[in-house]
Amino acid sequence: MSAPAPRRSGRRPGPSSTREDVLRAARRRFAEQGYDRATFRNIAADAGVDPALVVQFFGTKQDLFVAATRPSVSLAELAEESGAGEPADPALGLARLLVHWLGKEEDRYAMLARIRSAASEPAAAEMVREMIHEQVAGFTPLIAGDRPDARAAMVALQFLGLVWIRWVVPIDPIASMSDDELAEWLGRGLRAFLA
Amino acid sequence: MSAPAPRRSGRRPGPSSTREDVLRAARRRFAEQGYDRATFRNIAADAGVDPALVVQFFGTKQDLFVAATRPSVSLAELAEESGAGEPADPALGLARLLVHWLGKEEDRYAMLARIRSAASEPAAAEMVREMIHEQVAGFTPLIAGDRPDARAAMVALQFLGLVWIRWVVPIDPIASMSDDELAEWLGRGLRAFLA
DNA sequence: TTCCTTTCTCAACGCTTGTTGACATCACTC
DNA sequence: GAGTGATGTCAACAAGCGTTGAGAAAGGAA
Repeated sequence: MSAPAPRRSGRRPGPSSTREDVLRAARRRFAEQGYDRATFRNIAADAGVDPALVVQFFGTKQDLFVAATRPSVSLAELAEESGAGEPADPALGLARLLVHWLGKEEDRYAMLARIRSAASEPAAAEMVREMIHEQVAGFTPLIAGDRPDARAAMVALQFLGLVWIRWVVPIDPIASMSDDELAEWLGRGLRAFLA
Repeated sequence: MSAPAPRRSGRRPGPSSTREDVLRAARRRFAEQGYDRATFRNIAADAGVDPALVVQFFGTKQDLFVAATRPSVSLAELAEESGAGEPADPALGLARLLVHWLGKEEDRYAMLARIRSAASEPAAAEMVREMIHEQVAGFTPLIAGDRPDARAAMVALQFLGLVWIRWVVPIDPIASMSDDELAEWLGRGLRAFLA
């Protein structure tokens, strides 16, 4: 048989998709294991690359984390794209939007990575806080009424709880539910806080 | 000035509260930094003790985690103790119970430790799952109606979300709210899922 | 007092981590 | 085709980790 891929040093022939490969691997590791347990070494191994190359491309671990967990679209963009401006039932509309957002693998991994990592890495916690403020801010019209700040926080609470119970500590039947059914249940919870 | 506590080897004179000191320190570190960043070394330092002593007392890190994050009371016990059997508003009653539970520092730290650690340590995630099943099981009468399993999961969702938004990624105004006001808001969310 | 057990410190181990510096190979421009 | 920069590997580092083993000091029973 031929030599088992001697893996010489130096640049590989042909075009390279390494940057994207590394970002994908990093996003996945951060999402599944959190900041500390995702290491340069296992990320690089997933991408079929030397750890040092990851450092050269993206800098420190913090830098890599930021680059890998940047969401591809904002909630507002997704809302426009899917057309639903202000449906008859705003709670169900928002629920569907959130579920649809988390349905996209890349964005879900980015979210999961940030939320999981926020449990132990303060910088990630700050990113989650900012993200919640930004994303929720785009939906202030929905959250009118008394104490809009508290209502917004209760919406965020349900979003974080959803991510936990569907992916971090999967609990049935929510963990195995279809997106459509999940949106119904979430909408039922959100309805208490949307005017 | 006197010698700066030369810290000789061997047993210290007088009675010892070291076991409890170590458990308290461990619970706090696990709660504030999660499983990986709470180390034998910083826990031992907090307790004013050598890391090796912690190992000798409690065994492996997993063992220490289990010992330090054991809740002192169950929800059911707390419910009996606080007298509220089945109030007129079951959602508000459960909300008050949960908030009251998390109001006790020792139990809150135990919960926080488990939940934070569940983000990266699978064994802790399993503990959270079991705990939710056990504690929620005691309240099945409240969760009657159609799809009791999904309703129970939605209650768990709000509980996890609450812990996150009040202590892990503190978001105002919920993070700085009084227990009473918080219970009102949480009750409003739970009401959608209790018959 | 003597002896055993418990409590406690110290020094070290093997391992993994993030990060670095030297160097090899390829693509591309002039 | 020479030179330059992007891409890639390898070996090593200092630091921190969980854990171990040997031994020191105190408490308690005989």
